[in-house]
Amino acid sequence: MQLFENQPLKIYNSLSGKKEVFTPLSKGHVGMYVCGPTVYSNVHLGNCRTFMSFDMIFRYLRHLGYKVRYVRNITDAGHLVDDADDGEDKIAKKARLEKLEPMEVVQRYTVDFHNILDQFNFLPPSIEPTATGHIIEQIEIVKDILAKGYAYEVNGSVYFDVATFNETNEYGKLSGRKLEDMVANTRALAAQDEKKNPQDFALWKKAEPQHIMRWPSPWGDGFPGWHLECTAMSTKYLGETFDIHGGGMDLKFPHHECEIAQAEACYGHSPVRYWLHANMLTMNGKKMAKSTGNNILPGEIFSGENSILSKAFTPSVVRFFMMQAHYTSILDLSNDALLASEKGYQRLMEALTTLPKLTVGTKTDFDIVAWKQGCYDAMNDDFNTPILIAQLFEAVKRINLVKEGKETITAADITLLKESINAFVFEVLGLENERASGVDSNKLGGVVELLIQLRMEARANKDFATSDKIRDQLAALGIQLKDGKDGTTFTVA
RNA sequence: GACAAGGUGGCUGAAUGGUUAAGGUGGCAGACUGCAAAUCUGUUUUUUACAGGUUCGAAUCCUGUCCUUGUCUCCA
Repeated sequence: MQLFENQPLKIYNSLSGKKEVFTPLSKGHVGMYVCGPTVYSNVHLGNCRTFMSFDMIFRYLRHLGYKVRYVRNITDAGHLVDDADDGEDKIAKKARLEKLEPMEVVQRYTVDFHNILDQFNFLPPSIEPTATGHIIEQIEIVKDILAKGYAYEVNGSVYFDVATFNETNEYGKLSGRKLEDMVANTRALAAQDEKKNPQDFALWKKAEPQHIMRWPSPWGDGFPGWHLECTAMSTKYLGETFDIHGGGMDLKFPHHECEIAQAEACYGHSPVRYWLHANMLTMNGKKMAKSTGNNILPGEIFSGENSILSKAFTPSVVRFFMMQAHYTSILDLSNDALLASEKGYQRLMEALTTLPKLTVGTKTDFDIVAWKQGCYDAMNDDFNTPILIAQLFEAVKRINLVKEGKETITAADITLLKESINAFVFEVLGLENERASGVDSNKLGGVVELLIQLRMEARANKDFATSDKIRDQLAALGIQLKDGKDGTTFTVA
């Protein structure tokens, strides 16, 4: 019996605007697709938040016992810069600026992307397909849509005919838009002459002679439109209908709307059963943008080399910070917020270290089974990680009360509590105990222990000048001594 | 301008009709300490942007105003 059989999960579906009971298409299996990054620059911190939300969701589904096929693509071609640029590929443009081959750019930033996600302790997706690796599949879809009358070819490019599609289907149902409104509000762009209507979007674009990334097709040399790859790859690996499609809120329109249109045109039915959208990350109350300088890279947070934060923060602290907000809420990053999260994270980890060392009692003053279910209830309610963390701190408080001798806990309950906390902290939230990789075994540890010994002797002799000198000089080196009832410990900053 | 999501304490952030509005952090007090720091415990602050309305009862529903973020053109 798997956990999911008695832990009913509810998910907020962006398509219906309601929380719905999650029932996968095929029992015990979940297909999940998440729109991955366009690898033309360093991965954006806001980007990381979205992927982290789905990493957590992936983790929890697995924890519940589902076999999950998680597909997250790499967009390495296909995004147009804008129409005025005659459809120059975003990747190709960057390549020209840096005098690099397009695939060299792709390689560089794919490596950066994986490197950052690895530091954040992401689980790798089951499949990480690339757009350029699925050109044939994309061409097949274009042919199919053309054959079904929902697209038209103009001068080597193929466009999706939104107006025709809207006669039989509902274009805009995901983002709450109506085609008539869009028609009324669309600005007329010069280069859109080819299209029948401004709302039509490209399925295939003709490549101009100078365009580097190009592939042969029935309509001449060109490259795929940017909504197409997700339809091609999700269908190929998850089927014409699959359970979960995720992405950032900003992709709702037009990207996900177009995905729905493409799939409905092609297969005659809606492709996705549960649409999930993660919300944005702001910084100091404003949107993050390179142009305004209100921007920070993940690596700059880890190294502390930035002009926005007062110190460096570890990936786990940033992860904990993000997990303290619900994935559908806008989250604001600031120095104060990170400092607060760091403190809380450390307190949680401290309690985890304390737990196995607790004195065993004959009874437990707290209902661990009910507490554990409280953790599941939080997660089952649309992955409510802030409530889960609040619940974890309830356990922290109990652990500390036992430590202080104010409450007791049995050996069996220590084991149960430890297993439960570890499952939620490490397996589901994906945090890492950075303190665990201590310095005890290395030479520095031995040296500090010696100094602690000398300081203890000095204090016993009431030679506080010497004891304070040891304490303060070590502090200046970033080694903090902590005097407790049972002796002195230390941490290295 | 249109559409979407929001506006909760010093900061961060849960709770969508029902007893004292969760948790983290900060402040304050106590314990510990030679003194600090660290740690632990207790405690404190908001009446939920603003103005109306519905209801026995609203942060939660409705109307209007102001503001923020997103989308409408590449973007998580």
